[in-house]
Amino acid sequence: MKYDFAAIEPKWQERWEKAKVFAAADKSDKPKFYGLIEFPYPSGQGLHVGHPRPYTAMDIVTRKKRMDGYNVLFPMGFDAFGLPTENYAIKNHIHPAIVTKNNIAHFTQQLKRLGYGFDWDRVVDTTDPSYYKWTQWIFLQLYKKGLAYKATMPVNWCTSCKCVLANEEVVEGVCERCGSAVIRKEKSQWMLKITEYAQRLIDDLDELDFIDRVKTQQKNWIGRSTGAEVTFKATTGDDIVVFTTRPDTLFGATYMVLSPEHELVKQWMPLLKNAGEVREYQRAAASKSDLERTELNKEKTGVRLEGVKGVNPVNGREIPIFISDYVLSTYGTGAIMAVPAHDDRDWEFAKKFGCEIIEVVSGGEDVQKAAFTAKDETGILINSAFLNGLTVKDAIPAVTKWLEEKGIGAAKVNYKLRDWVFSRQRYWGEPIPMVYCEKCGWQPLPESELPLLLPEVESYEPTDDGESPLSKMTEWVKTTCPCCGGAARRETDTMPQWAGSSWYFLRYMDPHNDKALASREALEYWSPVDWYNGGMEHTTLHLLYSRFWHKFLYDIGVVPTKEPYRKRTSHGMILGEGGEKMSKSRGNVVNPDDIIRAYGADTLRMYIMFIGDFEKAAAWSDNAVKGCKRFLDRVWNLSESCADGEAYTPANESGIHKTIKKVSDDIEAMKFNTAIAAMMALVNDFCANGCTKGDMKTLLLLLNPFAPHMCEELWETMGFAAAEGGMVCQMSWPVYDESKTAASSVEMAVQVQGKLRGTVHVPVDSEEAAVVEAAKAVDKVARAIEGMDIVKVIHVKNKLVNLIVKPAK
RNA sequence: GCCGGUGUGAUGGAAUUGGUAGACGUAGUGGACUCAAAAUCCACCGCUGGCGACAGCGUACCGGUUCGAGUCCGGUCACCGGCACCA
Repeated sequence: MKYDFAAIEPKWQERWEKAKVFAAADKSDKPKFYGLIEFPYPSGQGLHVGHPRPYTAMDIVTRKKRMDGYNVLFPMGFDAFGLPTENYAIKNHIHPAIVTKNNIAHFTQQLKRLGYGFDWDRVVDTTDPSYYKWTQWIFLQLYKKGLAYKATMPVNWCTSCKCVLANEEVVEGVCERCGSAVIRKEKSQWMLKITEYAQRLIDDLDELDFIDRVKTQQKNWIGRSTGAEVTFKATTGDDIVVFTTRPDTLFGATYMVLSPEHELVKQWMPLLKNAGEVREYQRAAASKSDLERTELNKEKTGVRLEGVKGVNPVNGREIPIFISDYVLSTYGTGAIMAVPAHDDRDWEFAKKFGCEIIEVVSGGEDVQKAAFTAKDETGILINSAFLNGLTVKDAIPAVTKWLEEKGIGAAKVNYKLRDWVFSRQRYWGEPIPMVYCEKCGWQPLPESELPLLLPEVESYEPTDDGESPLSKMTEWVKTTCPCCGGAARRETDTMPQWAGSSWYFLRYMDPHNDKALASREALEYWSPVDWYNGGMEHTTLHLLYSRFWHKFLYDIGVVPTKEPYRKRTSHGMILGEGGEKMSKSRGNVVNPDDIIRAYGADTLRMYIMFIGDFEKAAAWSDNAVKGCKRFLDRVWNLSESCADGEAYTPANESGIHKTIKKVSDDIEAMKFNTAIAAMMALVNDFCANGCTKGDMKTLLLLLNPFAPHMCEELWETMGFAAAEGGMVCQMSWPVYDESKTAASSVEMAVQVQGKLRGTVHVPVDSEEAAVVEAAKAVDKVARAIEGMDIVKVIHVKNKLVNLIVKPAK
């Protein structure tokens, strides 16, 4: 019989679905395992070969877990709100809801063709009102706890998407989605106070089994720095609070810098002799794009405030105050004390504007030539009164204590993390359930009115005035105040795409619940996600956002765990043939449907796992796909030529035990490529030594998570299904006998003076003397030690023997 | 600039705690089968020298530790990723 994958694959997909073999049980005596992959955005292009990499990996893991006796939850869903769908809808005049429905149908069909063991009864769709009802509900809880607030501030504005962006969505000064310029726009926006959770988001990483680069990237992004806030006086009598990580250098502060947007600058404007110049600088700074502002090696600019001075609280010295855009209004207090002798940026600015440079930490080069910034124990404080003689390390707590006693400063921690800008001026998102009343201000919609449905509109084009398309829906916007019953209007911005994905993994636990986002029992049973695999690109977006939401839900008693995910791993990208990124314009996009048609889903699954190190990027190769198909063909042929008998072929036995061990360990470690290599090597042995049905039976169990369709078919045709009373995916994972993983004899390396001179075959665990005897009998060894005395022997059991010799006297 | 990572044949990549470098797969070469091709099967496949047995060299580069280094240590170079005027 031919390996007719085109007939076999749909047949088993249908049988699995009918028998619901992959359904997760709500209650079970088995231990639970929740494996999760990031749900896709159902784009119009359909599945891309990048998708199957993480999906197949987790499918293998969960299929093995089922065979290990776990009650497995392996769900799938669709993150369907978002700009591309909306843009497609605008272009083709189809409602986004219809586009979404069609795309989900297409994705579902493609995913089923790959044979994934998803529990299809638990599919979630973030655009379904019965789902986004709970997204809105969570927003209301955030609002009630003061973690959602509306603020007017300069925000990132994508000129092409005509929409605000979160900090996390701006990459190198441009929009991460479309690559267009991002400018600052003063807008009133809903914000989420993720900064309140900054410390816990860092601290709790310690307990998690996340790959290190995820942890460091999140820590990096949150950007914790410790220091002190110090209050300087201005000659006007106003307080100027600055943040510094180097309070030890306070005596070296020779000027101050405020951000151009600083409140005090506005206040002082009438006093300033150069107010015109100052206003001009503020205007110029405001109109700069993010790209211009962050440009490297940019020369420092700024304006001195004529008429106001600052006073250094440690020595009473009057020092000049500048405004400059190198001080950011959104970090710290928006004001700094400048210590040019010990900070590169301040040094550069001081040189340009002729400010005084006073050395207060000795141990570096001439501070007039370059700043000395070492923060370790090499520097000793000078010119600093009571701090003189201390190391930097000791001076920081000393001066902080002093500041606290004097009441002019205190220890302070700052984070680079900013609050999350949560409104989008677009149509295809969750409506924000808030109402504005002239009398009562912003009021939350009563929970009983959820979901607040997205209204049908004529046009969902974004507008240049920065208003959402929903704002044109006069009838929908007009409402009554939930508080006083008077006339009011609805919020017309929608939530960002990240909203729905911030809690979707909870919904899988109890997807049809209409009383709560999920029942307490389901949450208790399934939490946390045991293993979550996803892309590195989501580390500081989805992964951070969802940890934040989860911690909030934990705080209000909705979820039972502090953290949503116990373990996080990440896959590398699939590149086009030749190593370039796959893209339509390069014409190197591989469509999984084509591969399935030509070679079958099992071959695609094998190849995508064999392609290379799972964590690293890998280039597609059509030829290498064929290698995997050949392997499956050989297995198929073996099933027809193997001998009867349940017992292992003696020549294969130790190889089988070794392979069970290798494949079991490698799946757990996500080393799918070497697991497959081990099975290939075993099959090569079967071909060389011949094999029995018993040999094949174990191979099918091992191979099943990787190539499930073929294994089911052979399991049945070889009679195992009838004998064992079930499909191969319902069987137990094979066990190995450690004592049988070693063969009876081993090949050992023989070295002379550390140089390889030959090998010897000896019984396992041979004693040193026996090995040395055997080694001396090897021709090349004998020649190498001729006329020499063996002075030392290094013997590593079953591995090698190294003879150290010197000339005989 | 700061933080993290990587560097192995023509090629994707393997190599427990330092212990036979190149598993497994591609591509290539030779052969079998075939009228022929495809498919399949067998053999070879790091570099240099030699007809040969064999010898020497080899994991980015330089040095060190060790009986023994792809693996550990010090230095250099190259590439990739993250953060970046964050005080």
